[in-house]
Amino acid sequence: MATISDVAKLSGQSKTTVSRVINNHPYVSEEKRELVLKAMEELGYTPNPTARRLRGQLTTTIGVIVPRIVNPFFSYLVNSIENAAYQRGYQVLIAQSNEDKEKELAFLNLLKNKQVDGIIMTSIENDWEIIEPYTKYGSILLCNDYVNQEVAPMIRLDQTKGAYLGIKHLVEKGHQKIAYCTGGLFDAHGRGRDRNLGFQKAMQEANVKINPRWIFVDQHTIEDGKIVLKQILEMDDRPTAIFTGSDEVAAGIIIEAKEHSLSIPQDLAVVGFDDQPIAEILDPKLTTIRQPMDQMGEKSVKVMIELLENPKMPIKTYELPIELIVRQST
Amino acid sequence: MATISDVAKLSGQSKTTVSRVINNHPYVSEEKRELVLKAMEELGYTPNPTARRLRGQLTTTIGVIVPRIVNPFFSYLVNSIENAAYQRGYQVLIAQSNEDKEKELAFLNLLKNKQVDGIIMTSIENDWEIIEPYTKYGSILLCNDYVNQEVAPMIRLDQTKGAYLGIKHLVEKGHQKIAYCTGGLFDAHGRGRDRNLGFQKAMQEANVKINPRWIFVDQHTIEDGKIVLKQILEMDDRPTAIFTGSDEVAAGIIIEAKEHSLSIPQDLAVVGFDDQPIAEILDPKLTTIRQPMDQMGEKSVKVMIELLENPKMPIKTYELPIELIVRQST
DNA sequence: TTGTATGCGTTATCAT
DNA sequence: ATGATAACGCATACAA
Repeated sequence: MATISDVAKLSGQSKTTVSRVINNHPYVSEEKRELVLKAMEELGYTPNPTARRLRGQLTTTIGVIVPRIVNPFFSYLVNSIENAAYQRGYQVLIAQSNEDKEKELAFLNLLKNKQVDGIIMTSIENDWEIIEPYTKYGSILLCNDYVNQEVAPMIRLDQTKGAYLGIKHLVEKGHQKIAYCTGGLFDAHGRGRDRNLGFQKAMQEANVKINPRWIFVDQHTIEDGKIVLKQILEMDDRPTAIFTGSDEVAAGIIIEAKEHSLSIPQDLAVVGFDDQPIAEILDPKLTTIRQPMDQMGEKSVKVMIELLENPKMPIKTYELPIELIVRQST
Repeated sequence: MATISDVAKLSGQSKTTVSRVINNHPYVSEEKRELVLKAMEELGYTPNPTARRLRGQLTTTIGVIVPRIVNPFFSYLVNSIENAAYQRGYQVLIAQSNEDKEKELAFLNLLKNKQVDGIIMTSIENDWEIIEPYTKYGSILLCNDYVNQEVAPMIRLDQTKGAYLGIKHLVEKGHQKIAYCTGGLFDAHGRGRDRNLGFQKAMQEANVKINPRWIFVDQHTIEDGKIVLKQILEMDDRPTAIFTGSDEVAAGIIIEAKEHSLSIPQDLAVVGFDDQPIAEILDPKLTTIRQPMDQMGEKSVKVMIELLENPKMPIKTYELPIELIVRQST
């Protein structure tokens, strides 16, 4: 690899002048600039990012933490982040937390070591108090997941509204016996809290009572969905509709329903969440809440880069639209 | 961030001694080692990878190039690579080529700049002659995709056998009119070549003629699959079975078939490729060729790290098992 | 066994 | 407008 010294030697200039040309500094004559440019061309010179990094420059690398890349929601999110970053000359370092607090912290350390300029967290496993100290080493942006104070820039969706729209849709379809799945616990704190609120609000407005037996917590996968349906089948008093926390859980429910010759939506109406590709693959096609992954990724990168260029930018929260997509499962 | 100098100062030793302790060098007295260790602990010291990198050390970062991360085949592959790498203390830098030659090269440049120790290519867009020069800057390993000489370590599957198994299965089910989809072109070179061979071999063995009208090239997505089915419907002489290059194309075919009230497998038997999660979600469930993504990722990382530790290791090709999974679509 | 000095490639500081 | 030099944090050749 050619270095700046090689360019300096070949062009007959000093390293400083070469550096000035590279970084578009003023005070370099057109004549010498040409000389340097020509030498760079000739040697196929590219600045060594490692050396720049050591000098405290930006790394033009953004880290992204996802819980699991095989979850389509996150792979689509990463996709849009990677594309947006590449367009702006940034690279993307990816890590899966596997929902593991320790792994999350291990990755945040990259910030400390200036391996990445900033990190986009798409899920947050540790309490914010644990994560906060890392913000002094670089920018942290929350995308999708969030905390309840404005401590970091956030790109988020109105999850409360998402759940509200889904439940309201079921009520309008005439359902009164509505089950509810969440990826979190059904409590006032922690994951899924906002969706729970939307659920409660819609139920209240419709004057229908929440049946605690029809609340399923900690549901994530297709397999989980299948089990949920089996549990419902064993009930004397069954719900006529179910709102799920993800398209995958909904998929499990629909697949298992078919095994038991249950008709959807006649016997059970199903609403998903995310609008992943499987929503259109399922038969019947899935009514779901669309989360605009593309917009989220794009926006996250945009805000992250603004933040890197101007670290004392005021912390803001950006909310993106969320919408109900009605298909055949309701 | 604490530096090696801070540790040296606090422990009252020289930077060299500290460095020796960090790197587990011999010739450092137990007494001083303790001292250094204590200071490191106290300062929460971690070596700065950037500085190490600049010194020409390994970066403990592996790059992975995938064509598209949203393709489940690749997201599962990346998943296993990331997990295997993390276990061994390596980070994973991800890039999508989007099947773009230029973007692929841009990413290979990371090798030149010692941003990554090695790159795992899961698809190869440029000709090998273009890529080859980069091997002198770091290790390149081919996983999934491959070239036809032993120019780099390869982790691959016997694609010929995969296609052969699928076609043979259809023949055994009594089919004679078999259509064939490929992601590449149906020629002797380039992508999909090996699968084409397996297809031809199986057809020949069964003494059934290949109908060129039933060959669909450059098929990748669910949307492509839908179009394929529409094209088949317009034919006077329709195939009774179809072998596809991916579960996604198969999914498109099955979904579209349903729209036209075609029964699967009665009216059309369908074989996929990959054994992605949708294979089990589709109704009917998809008969497909299983590619062991987990094993591929794991093995790739293992070989890559061996290679980094011993760069003059002989170049070898590792072939992993591929198998037919029979479900309901045939 | 330990320490001093040097260099990796870059950019910032300070002269000129 | 240009250049010499120091510094970023680390590991190593060499000296002691």
